[in-house]
Amino acid sequence: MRADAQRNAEKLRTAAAELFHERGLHAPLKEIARRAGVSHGTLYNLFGSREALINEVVTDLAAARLGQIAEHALAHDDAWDGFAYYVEALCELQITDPAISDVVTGRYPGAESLMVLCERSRASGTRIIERAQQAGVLRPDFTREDLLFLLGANAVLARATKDTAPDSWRRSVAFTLDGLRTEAAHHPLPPAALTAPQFYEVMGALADTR
Amino acid sequence: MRADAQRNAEKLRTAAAELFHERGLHAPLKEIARRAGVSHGTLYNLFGSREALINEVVTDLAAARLGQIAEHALAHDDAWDGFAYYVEALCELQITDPAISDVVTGRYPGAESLMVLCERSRASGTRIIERAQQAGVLRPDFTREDLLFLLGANAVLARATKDTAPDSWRRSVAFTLDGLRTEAAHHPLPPAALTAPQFYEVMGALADTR
DNA sequence: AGCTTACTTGACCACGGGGTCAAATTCCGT
DNA sequence: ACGGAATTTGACCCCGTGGTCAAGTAAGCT
Repeated sequence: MRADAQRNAEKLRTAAAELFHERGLHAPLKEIARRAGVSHGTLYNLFGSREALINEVVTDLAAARLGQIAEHALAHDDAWDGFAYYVEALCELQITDPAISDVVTGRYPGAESLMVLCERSRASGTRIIERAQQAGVLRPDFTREDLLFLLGANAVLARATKDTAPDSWRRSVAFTLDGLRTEAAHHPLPPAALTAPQFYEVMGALADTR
Repeated sequence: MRADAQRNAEKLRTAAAELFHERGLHAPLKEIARRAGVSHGTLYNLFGSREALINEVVTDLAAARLGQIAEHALAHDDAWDGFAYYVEALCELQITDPAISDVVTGRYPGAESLMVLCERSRASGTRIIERAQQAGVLRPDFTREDLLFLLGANAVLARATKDTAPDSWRRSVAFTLDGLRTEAAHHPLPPAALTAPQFYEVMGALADTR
C-alpha cells in the first residue's frame, strides 16, 4: 500500500469514527469522505463497503464498551441493581453513542462481525437477566428478546429527545424497570416465543426505522 | 368543477385513504397518484399539498376513532381498567392504522387540523390519567407527556414487529403498565417538565424517526 | 359540431442517497 | 528525473422523494 493511500485510509477512518459516533451506522458514506477531505471514490476504493469501514472503526470499540458494561453489571452484589445498571447503561449509550447503540439493537444486519458482537452482547444480557431472576427480583417472564425490544424503543425516544430534553429517557426507563420487578407482575403476559430468524427479522425491521 | 376532475379527486381520495392507512401519513404522493391511476401532476392540481389530502381523508376518521376510544375508556367503572384499555387501544391502533397512529403521536406537524385533533386527543388522555390517579391506582408522577412517549416508543416497536410477531407489542405494553400502578413506584423519578414548545419539538423529532 | 376553457399529462427541476469507472494525478523505485 | 504502476478524482449512473409547468387533451356549453 502506498504511503498516500495509507494516509487517506487513516483520514477516512477518523472521519468515519466521528460520523458514526455522531449519527449512527447509517451516516452517508459521501459525507464521511467529505469530512475526510477525500473523494468518495477513494472511500469505495480503500474500503469497498460500509461494512468494512464499520469493522475497522466501530467493532472493537463497541466490543470494549459493551463488555465493560456487562462486567460492571455483574460486579454489583445486588442482582437487581446489576440488572438495572445494565439496562440504564445501555440506554444511556444510545444517546452518547448512536453507533454502539446500532450495534446493540442489531441495526446493521450487513456486517458479520457486528452480528457476532451483537450475539455476544445478548449472551451477557441473558446472564444478567438470569441472575436477577434466580435472585427472585426480576419477573420470571422477562426474556432477552424483551430486553432488546426495550432497548429498541428507548433508542427512538432517546434520539428524539436528546436535543430538547436529554434526560427524558430516564423517566420511561424508570417506569419500565418498576414494571419488571417480580412483585409488579399482575397478569400472565401474552406469549413471546420468537424463533431466532423471526427475531432477526424484527430487529432488521427496527433498523429500517432508523 | 368538471365531472372528470371530480372523478379523479375521488379516485385520489380513495387511493390516499388506502395508502395512508397502510403506510402512514408519509406515504409518497407519487405513489398515491400511481395507485389512483392518475398523473402526480393531477394530484398537486386537485389538492395542492399533502396536508389538504390528509384533511379530506384522515382527519374525520381519526377524530371518530380517537373520540370513541376515549369515551370507551371513561365508560369503564374501574379507573385502572379504563386507563389500561386506553393505552392498549391506542397502541393497537398503531399497527392497525398507521395513519391514525401518526395523528396521535403528532407525527404530522404540517397539518393544522391534525394538530387540533392531536391536542383534543391529549386532553382526553389527561382526563383518563387524572381519573386513574385520583382513584389512587395510577402512580401520581405519570404525566400525559409520559403517555405520549410511551405511545411513540410503541409505534416503532409495533411497526417493526407487525409482520413477524404482530402481538409482541402487547408484552412490552404489559410490562410498562405494570410499572405504572401506584404500588409499583419505587424511587422518585427524574424530572419531566417539558414546556409546550419543547414537547412539540420532541414530537417533531420523533416524527423524523418515522 | 365547434370552440373555449378546465383539466391532465409527463418531462423536467432539485435534492440526497448508493455505487462505478475512465482519465488524471501522484508516488516511488530505478 | 523519469516512467510505470498505484491511487485519486469527479463526472456519471441508478433510485426515490417533493414539486412545477408548458403543451396536449377532452368536457361540455352554445
